[in-house]
Amino acid sequence: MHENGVSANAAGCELCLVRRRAICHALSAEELTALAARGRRRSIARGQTLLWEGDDALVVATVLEGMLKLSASTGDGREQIVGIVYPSDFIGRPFGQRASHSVTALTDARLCLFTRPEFDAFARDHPELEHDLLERALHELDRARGLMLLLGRMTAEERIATLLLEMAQRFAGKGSEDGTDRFELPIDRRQMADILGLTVETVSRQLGRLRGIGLIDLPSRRGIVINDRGALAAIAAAA
Amino acid sequence: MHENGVSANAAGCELCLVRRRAICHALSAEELTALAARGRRRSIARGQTLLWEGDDALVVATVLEGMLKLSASTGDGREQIVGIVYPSDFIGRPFGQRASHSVTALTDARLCLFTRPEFDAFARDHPELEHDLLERALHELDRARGLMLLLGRMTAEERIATLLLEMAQRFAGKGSEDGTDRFELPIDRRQMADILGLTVETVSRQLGRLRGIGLIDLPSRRGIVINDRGALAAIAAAA
DNA sequence: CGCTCCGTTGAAGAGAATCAATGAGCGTGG
DNA sequence: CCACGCTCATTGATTCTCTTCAACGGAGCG
Repeated sequence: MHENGVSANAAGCELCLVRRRAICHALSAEELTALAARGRRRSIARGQTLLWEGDDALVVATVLEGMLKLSASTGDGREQIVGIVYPSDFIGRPFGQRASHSVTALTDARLCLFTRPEFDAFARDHPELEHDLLERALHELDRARGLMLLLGRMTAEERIATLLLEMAQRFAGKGSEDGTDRFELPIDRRQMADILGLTVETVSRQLGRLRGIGLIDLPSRRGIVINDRGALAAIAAAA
Repeated sequence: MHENGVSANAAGCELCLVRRRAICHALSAEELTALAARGRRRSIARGQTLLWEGDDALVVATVLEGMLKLSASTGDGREQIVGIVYPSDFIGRPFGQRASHSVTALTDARLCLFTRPEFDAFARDHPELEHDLLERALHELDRARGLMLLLGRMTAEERIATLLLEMAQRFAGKGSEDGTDRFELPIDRRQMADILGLTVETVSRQLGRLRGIGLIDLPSRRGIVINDRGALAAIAAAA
C-alpha cells in the first residue's frame, strides 16, 4: 500500500484531456481556476480502491484517464458491479455522508480529486456546475434502471449480447457498414460476470455459444469480433 | 379512457399535503407562486399510465397522493419495476427528450403536473430547486444501485426478506420492540415479483416458506406480520 | 349467483450455478 | 532463454434454484 502520486494542481486545466467533457466545461475560466485550486491530481493503480462501500465519502473526483468500477457486495462476498466510469465521468457522492458503493480502478487511472466538503461548498455556489451534475445524475439513473431490467429479466444470452453491443459502441471504431465490429474488451470474464449478474463459467459458455453460431469471433483473451451486429441486436431484443 | 380531473392551480400550495417535503420546499413563497402558476393538479386512476417508456417525456410532476411504479420492459413483454414513488416524490425526466421508463399508477393518485419545457426553464432559473432535484436524483441513484445488487446477486429468499423489511420500514407503525411489525402491502404478488425479478409463484412459495418457519404471518391477501425482524434481517444479509 | 382476479400449490423442466479439471498466456526468476 | 508459477479462460459433469405449465380455491364484485 503506497501513497500514490499526489501532486498539486496549477492551471494546467487548459491542457486537461477531459476539459471539454468533464464537469469543468460548465465553468468559466475564472471559476475553473477557483475550482482547480481545490483539486489534486492523483494516480491510482489497477485494482486499488478509492472509496469503500459504507465508509465515509471523503472525496469526489473527475476521471482523467482509465476506467473504474462502482460495485456493491453482499455480506458473504458476492459482488455486483453497478456502474463503470470512463474518462470525463464524475465519481463520488456529493452531499452525502456515506459511499453507497465501492469505487475501484479497473486499469491504472488518473483522477482530479476534491475533498467532498470543499467540493460541496463550491458546487452550491455555482449553479451551472450543479446543473451539470444533475444532468449526469439523471443520465446515470437512466442507465442504472436499464441495467435493472437486464439483471431482473434477461437471460444469460441476452445479457451477453447487450453487453457486447454496448462495449462495441464505446470501443469499436464506428464499425463497418456490414455489421462488423472489432475491439478489445477492457475487462476480464470475472468483471463481465459481475456486471451481468452471472458466473464466469456462464459468461464463457455463452460467448462460446455465440462463437459457435458464427455471430462473433474470439481472436484473443480480450479480443471480440462481432460478425453480425443485427443478429446480436435481435438477441438483445430488449425494447 | 376518460380525460381525468385536470384543474387549474391557484395558491392552494400552502395547504398542500406535501408542501414541506416535495421539491417546493426549496422555494420561497414568491417563487412558489411563480411555479404554481405553471402547475396543474391532476388525478390519475389506478392502472393508468402517465408516461410510456420510449415516448416523449412531455411532463414532470410531484406526487401528492398515491403510489406509482416506474417500469421498463423487454420487447416480448417481460417487465421489471425499477422504482416506486410515493407522495412528495418527483417523477418524470427533466432535461431529457425521452422517458426511459413508464410511469403507472399503482393506486388512484393525485399529481401536481408541469409540462417539461416549462419546468426545465423554471428550474434553470432557480438553483435551489435544481439543488433539490440533484439531491433527489443522487438518492434515487443510490437506491437503484442497491436494487441492482439484489437483482444480480441475491437469492429469491433474500430478495423477499429485503422487500418485506423495506416495506415494513415504510408502512408499519414503528413496530414494537420485540421485533414485530404488522402492515398491509401496498402491492399485489405480481408487482412484488416485478420488483424482485421473480415470478409470482416463486414469491408465493417463498412467503409460504417464511411463514412455515414462523418468521412471518400472512393474515390476509395483502397483510403481513413480521414475527422476527432480526431473523429476517439475517436472511437479507446484504452488507 | 356466477365471474373474474388473485394467490396458492403441485409436478415437471430448463437454465444457470457449482464443483472440478485442464490448458493457455504471462510475468518472474533461475 | 527457459522453467516455473500464477492468473485467467474454457469445458465437462452434476446439482439445484427458479421457472413453466397446470389446476384449484377463495375473495370480491357485478
